[in-house]
Parts: sequence; C-alpha cells; structure tokens
Amino acid sequence: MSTTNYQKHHCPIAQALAELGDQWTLLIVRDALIAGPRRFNEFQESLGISRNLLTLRLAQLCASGILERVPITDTKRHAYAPTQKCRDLQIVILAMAEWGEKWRTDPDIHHLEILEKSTGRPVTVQYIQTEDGKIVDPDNIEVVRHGISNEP
Amino acid sequence: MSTTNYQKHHCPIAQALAELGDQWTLLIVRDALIAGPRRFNEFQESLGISRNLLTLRLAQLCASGILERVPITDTKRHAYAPTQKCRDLQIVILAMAEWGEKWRTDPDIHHLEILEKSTGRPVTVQYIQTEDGKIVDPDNIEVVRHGISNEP
DNA sequence: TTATAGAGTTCAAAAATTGAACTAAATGGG
DNA sequence: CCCATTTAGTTCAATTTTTGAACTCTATAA
Repeated sequence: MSTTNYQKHHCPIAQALAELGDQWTLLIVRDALIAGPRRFNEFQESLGISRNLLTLRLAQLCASGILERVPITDTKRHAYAPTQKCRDLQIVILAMAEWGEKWRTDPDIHHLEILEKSTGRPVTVQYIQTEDGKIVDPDNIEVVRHGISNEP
Repeated sequence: MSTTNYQKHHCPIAQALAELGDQWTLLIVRDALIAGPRRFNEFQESLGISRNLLTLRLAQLCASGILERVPITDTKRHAYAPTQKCRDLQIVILAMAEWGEKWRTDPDIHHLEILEKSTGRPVTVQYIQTEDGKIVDPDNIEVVRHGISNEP
C-alpha cells in the first residue's frame, strides 16, 4: 500500500485506492463484511495470506478505522469487526461482484444474490437520480471534476 | 496481480480482484474511463508508474479485454481505449469515489459530480430493487452465496 | 497441569516494483 | 529528403514487498 505516487493526486478514487488498492485489503474487507467479526486465524485460513502480512494489513485497517479490534465475550481473545466505514464499502464490493459475475471466465463461479433483508427481494447496484430516484442508464453518465487542473 | 491464492476461491469478488486488485490496474482503468483513449506516455505521466510495469499492465488489460489498442487516425501510433468490460467498471469506480469523498482525510480532495448526460441531473450509486426500482437502504442488504461450501 | 490452540513475530528467500538509461521507429520542420 | 525530437517501449540493477516456514508466548480445555 505505497503512499508514494497516486496519493498526491487529490482525487477521491486515488485516495480510496491508496487505502484499499493492494492485493489483500479488499479481500480482508470482503471477509469481514460477509463473515462478520473474524479472528486472525480465520482470515489467514480463508485467504491464504502470509501471517506477517496479515498482521500488517489488519493493523492498517484498524488504523484507518475500517476494522475494529473487539473483545470476544467471556474470553481474553479478540476479533476484527467491520466499522461503518467498512460497511460503506459493501456497495463497492457488491458492484465489483456483479461485474465479476457478468464478465466471469471461471464457469464454476459462485453466484452472489443480493437481497433486501426485510422483504427477501432481489437488489442490484445502479445509478439513480438524486432528485426523483429514477434509474439512470450507465451509458448516460457523465463525470464532472471540480477543483481541478488537468488530471483525473 | 498474482493469480496464486485467492484466484482459487470461486468467488466473483476474488475473481474480480484477481483481474483488478493490484496497485495500478484500477488507476489505469480510471484514467482510461475519465480521459478516454489514452496513450502510453499519457498514462505514464499522469500516474507516475514505472514504464516497464505500465507496459506489463497495459498488456494484461488488453489480454483480459478491458482495454483495446486502437490506431490513431492518420498516424501509425496507437492508444488504449476502454472496452464495454471497462465501461462496466465505471460504477465500481464511482462507488469507490463516493466512498473516498465520504471518508476523505485530505481536505483538498476534488469533488466528482456524477451527472445524467442527457439532463445534467445529479446521480448517485445505490441499491435498488430489481422488480420495482425502489431504493433499498444499505443497512437492509443481505448477501446469499450460492454453490458454496463454507468460504466467501 | 499439561497439551493444544490462537495470535502473533522473526527472518531468509523469492517476487514485484522502481528508476534510470538505452533503442528503434515515427513524426515534424526546414 | 535529412536531421532532431518525440513516442513507445526495453533492459537491468537496486529496492521494496510478499511469501513461507519456523518460532514464541499467552489462553483455553481436558
């Protein structure tokens, strides 16, 4: 997670990727979101990440407030729980999952169904108009950058 | 972009991250999406990535059909243009941008405004019900994994 | 109380990334 | 058409990351 280069572009995407854009961070976040509070060894076994790097990544995720060390009741052990900042990443990760399914190469890929908890109805990630909540076609999107010289 | 470990989880998120999850790939994609067809040196100067690694990443992105080498008219030079697979990543990247702005640490961060091209109206990335297009609260989302043993 | 599981730490080897210099083809100006 | 410059890379040593395996030091369980 080198902060060397694209950190300095004052771009929210570059900022996000400075925090999330390495090999493992988003997978750790996925694990934390989908499996709930998880412990060191659970992450390690589920991901196959090397243990010293996991130590480092968990520390960084805690430092940036994406995960939180929480005690496990009745023990002196602890787990890593997703914070609100982490839960706010769920839509990013699910948008990525939808992309991964649409453009899959592995035919055995798992299907992730996104449901509304209260009704069980299927849900997708889409562009919607802020004012009236109407769905907007992805090809009909334009991005305007404010406070900018010439770069993304 | 090591295909070593999390590739083998048949998870669409892991699949997506195997294609996108290194330091530079999503920044290259962002550049290609926001700035349109771009040339080698433009990527290099905008990102500050080392040239040999850029060569490698562009080759991988072309190989996986996210970018396409297109000739520039009236010259023998070429640029790298986003494909549909790349344009389908825009929602992922903009979801990430919204997260980056919400949780920004850099106060000088640029604001990205997402607009509907045809009307100029503001747009956000949201969960919506597939059936009736109604917006769903992010805290009211549940993910069900199909075809799965025990891992994400 | 003793064995085992959990949560790391240590450190050498391997892999990825950088940075700087080097090429060869394409283009532009005179 | 010729020469200088730009473009799009390539090469390679030095640095930085990541891995993998073994080790340590509590907790917990029997």
